Amino acid sequence: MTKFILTKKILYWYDNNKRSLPWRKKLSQVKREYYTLVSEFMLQQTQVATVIPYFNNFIKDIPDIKSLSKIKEHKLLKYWEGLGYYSRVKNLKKTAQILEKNFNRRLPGTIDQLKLLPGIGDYTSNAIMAIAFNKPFIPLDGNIERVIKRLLNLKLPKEVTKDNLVKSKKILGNSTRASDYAQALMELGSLICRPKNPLCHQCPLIKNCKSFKKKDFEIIKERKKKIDKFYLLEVYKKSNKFLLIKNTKFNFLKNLQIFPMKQISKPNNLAKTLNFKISNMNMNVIIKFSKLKGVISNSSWIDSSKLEDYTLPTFTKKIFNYLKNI
DNA sequence: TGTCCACGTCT
DNA sequence: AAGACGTGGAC
Repeated sequence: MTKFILTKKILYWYDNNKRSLPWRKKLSQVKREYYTLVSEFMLQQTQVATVIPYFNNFIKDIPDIKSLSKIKEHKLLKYWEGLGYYSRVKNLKKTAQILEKNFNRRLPGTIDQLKLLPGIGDYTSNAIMAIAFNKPFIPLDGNIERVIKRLLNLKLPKEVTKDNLVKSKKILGNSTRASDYAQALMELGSLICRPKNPLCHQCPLIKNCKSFKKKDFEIIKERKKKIDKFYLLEVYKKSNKFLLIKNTKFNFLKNLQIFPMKQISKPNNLAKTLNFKISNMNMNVIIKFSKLKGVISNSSWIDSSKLEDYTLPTFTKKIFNYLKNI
């Protein structure tokens, strides 16, 4: 059987090549569920190398669902500082509170129940079923999608859907080692079947790969349009303290500390702008030093020599860094 | 130095 | 259901 052979090849490759990751340690079932939950939330839209130190730090101080469900929001945010997509951590806590209250501090064991939890969508629910519960599910993340596309020489952005993932499963097969198998497929996509310069000569599926046969590894991506926006950012300084406000105005970096700013139209002069990226937005920021008159609501003075004491998004830290160097 | 790419969920 | 949401790394 073809599927048996592919599955076997993939697992054999994984057994000999898998990375040692903190959430892949041998654990009790309770811890396995918790580690899977936290790591999968962190891994949403975020690469493994970035997640590792955050995961270790998080688990060290917040070791279980109970402590996560109880931790104060501002304290929790500190463990996410710099990871981005901050709504993830808010959803993670909400989920922990639901698990604490209604599920006896365990993860529910069905896809449908998992998907009802905040922050758990199609990918994460399937990942949890496979990784935490060893059930024969295959999460469709960017890595696995790419492996399937290359294997079948598909190109179009949405050519691998949930429906034909079922067909792909006939090709990929499955395993009683469902947890290892899901991770093996992702690992293969990440380490070997890379977006650029895939390492085909090291790939266990080289003889089964239609893309390799055709020498054609192209995958057509959806283009996200880039948006250019301009902002006037005001710096208020009092000795070594700077005024920041809680951001309730803009949709990005919601409720986090930013310098006061407003959106402006594209300046027609050649004002010096700094460039930042938030999501698919290209932010052009003009810095203006201002004198404070009156009161600015939701503001606080931040000591620039004690930035570690605050939870600040990378955008704000980059502004501080810029100010330090002028 | 700027541009592109990687990476899921929610509304 | 198209667009919003962050950051880091490669070139």
